[in-house]
Amino acid sequence: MSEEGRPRRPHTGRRRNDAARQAVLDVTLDLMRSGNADVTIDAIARAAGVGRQTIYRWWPSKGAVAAEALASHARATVPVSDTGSLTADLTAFLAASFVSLRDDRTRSLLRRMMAAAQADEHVAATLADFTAARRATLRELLSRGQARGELPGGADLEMLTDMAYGVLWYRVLVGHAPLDDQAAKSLATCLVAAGAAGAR
Amino acid sequence: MSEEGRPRRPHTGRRRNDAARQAVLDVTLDLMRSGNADVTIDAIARAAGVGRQTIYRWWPSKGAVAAEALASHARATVPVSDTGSLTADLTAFLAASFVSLRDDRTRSLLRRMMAAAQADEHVAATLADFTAARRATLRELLSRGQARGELPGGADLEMLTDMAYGVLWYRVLVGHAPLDDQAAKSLATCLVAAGAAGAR
Amino acid sequence: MSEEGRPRRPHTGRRRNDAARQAVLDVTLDLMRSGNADVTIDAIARAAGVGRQTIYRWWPSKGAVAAEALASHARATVPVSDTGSLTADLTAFLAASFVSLRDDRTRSLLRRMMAAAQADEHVAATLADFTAARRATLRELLSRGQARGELPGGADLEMLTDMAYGVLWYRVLVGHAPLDDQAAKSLATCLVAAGAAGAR
Amino acid sequence: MSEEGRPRRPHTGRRRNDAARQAVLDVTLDLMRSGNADVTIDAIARAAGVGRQTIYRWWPSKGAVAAEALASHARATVPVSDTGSLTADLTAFLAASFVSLRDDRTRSLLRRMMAAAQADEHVAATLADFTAARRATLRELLSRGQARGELPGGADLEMLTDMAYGVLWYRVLVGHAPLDDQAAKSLATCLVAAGAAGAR
DNA sequence: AGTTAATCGAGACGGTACGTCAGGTCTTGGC
DNA sequence: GCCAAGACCTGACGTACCGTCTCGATTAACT
Repeated sequence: MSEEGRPRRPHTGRRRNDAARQAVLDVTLDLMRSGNADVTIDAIARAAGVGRQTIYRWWPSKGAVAAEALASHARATVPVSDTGSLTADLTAFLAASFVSLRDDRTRSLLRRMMAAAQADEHVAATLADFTAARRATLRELLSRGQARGELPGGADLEMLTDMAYGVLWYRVLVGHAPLDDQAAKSLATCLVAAGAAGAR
Repeated sequence: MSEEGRPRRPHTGRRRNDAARQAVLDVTLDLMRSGNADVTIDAIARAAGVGRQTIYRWWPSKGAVAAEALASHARATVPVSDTGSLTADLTAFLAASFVSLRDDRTRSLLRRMMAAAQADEHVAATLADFTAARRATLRELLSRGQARGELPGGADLEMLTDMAYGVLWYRVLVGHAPLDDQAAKSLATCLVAAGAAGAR
Repeated sequence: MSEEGRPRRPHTGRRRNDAARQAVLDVTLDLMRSGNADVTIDAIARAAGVGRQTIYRWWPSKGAVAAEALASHARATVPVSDTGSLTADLTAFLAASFVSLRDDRTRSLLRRMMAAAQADEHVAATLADFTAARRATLRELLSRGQARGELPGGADLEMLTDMAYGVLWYRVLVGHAPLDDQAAKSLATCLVAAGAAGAR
Repeated sequence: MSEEGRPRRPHTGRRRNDAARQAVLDVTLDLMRSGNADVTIDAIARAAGVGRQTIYRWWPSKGAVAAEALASHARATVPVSDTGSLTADLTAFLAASFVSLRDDRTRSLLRRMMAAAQADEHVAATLADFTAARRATLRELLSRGQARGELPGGADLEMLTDMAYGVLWYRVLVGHAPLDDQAAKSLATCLVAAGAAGAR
């Protein structure tokens, strides 16, 4: 029973209550991270101590909530090193990217997001931004290598980027092969060699 | 309302009615291919002219139906050419793989399947088989090139395969870049170059 | 067909919608009165323009709905005359009681209620109240006759009452004999004579 | 688990298997006597070790099964004494009739039968026969009293009979008052007095 | 003696109703 | 005007029975 007395957040009167908004986003991410049950609007509202209407007032759909939750989460980013060697930088970047995916909760979040994106345009749009930002980071890393002459001018950096994130997502979603340091190293080597061919 | 007279399939008595089973699978695929609304058990049963219980009798979940429908569909496969040139074979294989994905209905099916796999273990298992079969085909193509000496013995064929299908799925799921002949050509070139490096 | 535009009852927000409650009760009685098919929750909900959940929210079972519907209907009561003669009063009371039972719809309602009471404790409880109220009325009529000396002090009024309503229900439920004015007269005479014996 | 090996009844080839018929009727009565769950065709078939089709082959509806089961049960009848005193005979008859109703299982059976009769014409017809036979017995008892001069020639024996069984059924169905020896005695006295008035 | 025919237990089939759960809308009453 | 709360209608869920339809076996009755 635990009569908890509800310490709840303070009212903000006629202005939007940002604490409530944040609680919704936090709870949504938490629920998507937990491998467990379905993420329903009811569950979010209950866990956030929020009325269902408050969610519908500010977001057009459950997907939109998830999308904004993801967007606000996207800040956490992988540090990019600059050792002067493309292979070394790439290996480090990929290894670092893979590390966080060893956490079941992070993997659960990404898998649910990608799944949701297939049915909800809000999530799709946000996930497109999310992935675009990550691709941009990797692309810049590759660009630096290209500027240093480690990749030819004609290298198809778009394709190289998609090859890297393609492997990452493919293995996250299907789960047939691990994303360990060995994979990061092999992938980095492959990418540099592929880029050196100067296709396009 | 179009008194159609119901020509319905014949009874099979106490044995399972395979026509009903097939109707369920066909209708399920059709519904998943149609971009429209959710695929509900009710909708499948109604469209297949089947009682809901008949579905529950034979499949443990909606995902399992979708999984079997996908599996029975997986026969349609990409022809593998053998021109003597790895790059040529690879380009042809990838281009052929991409062609069917230009169809909205096929793309819709694959996206829904991958999404469903994230929440339903039956779909996940079947999709794992499905993708494994396709990887095996590509791997063999690469193996032949390796046997001909176009790839070194140490080439990480697993990684090359995942790079190819990674790009395919990533672009299908996120939709940020096309899967056209140009992409097939660039991807093939990249893969051969990557393999030539003999990583691992 | 008949695009009727749904004038439906107004929303009451977070408070219970009493119009919906009344619609459910009204429709339930109507359906039980109509000799037709089974009274299903679906049918009640549909006819009342109510969601099925709204019924389950407020009543624990179909029987409970029927019970409350009957209870709210039970107001309609038989007028008790006071002519100074027990036999005359009794004959009038019984004849009036029998009159409404000449209506197929009323008889259908009572028969369904008694049947439902055998399987549903809510209906049983309500029907017990319902019949108790009617017995009390008749008992009082007999008491007045007793006070006037038309019945001895030792008369078993309980038994007399049950004999009267026993005949009524028995004939309603089995239908082997009519409940006409002749029956009312004979029954009244029998009861007065039976009471005069002063049994117990 | 209890691998019981099913000693089941022998096949009778192309003739109707009367053992199966009897098993269905027995089981039906048993289920109706047990206060528990609903009596479904499935439950009858399962408990009788019979295929559902075997039931539908021989009876048009569940009610018809119940009806025949009741009819085959109706043999057990109340012994009629003949002491020379109408009141004594009547008291003995009613007391004996009430005794078996002290058994919950018998009461459950009668209540279910009466309830079923309200919705199923087969049960209604059989119950009408069942009750008519019992009324005839009582009527004859009253007739003997009339022949002996204990009741006037004009006594409404029909009404007296219905008053007796009316009380019995009313109390069985509503349960507001007991059917004990005291009730039998009071009822008998009332009936004799009522009959003595020579109504009609 | 071999064939035919009807019954039996079994269980899949297309349905309908059940009771529950979630979605999205609406209103109350407090701040 | 925002908020928590919660009733409302809708519609999908998975289950239980209904009444129908084979099936393969068993046996009786008719060739």
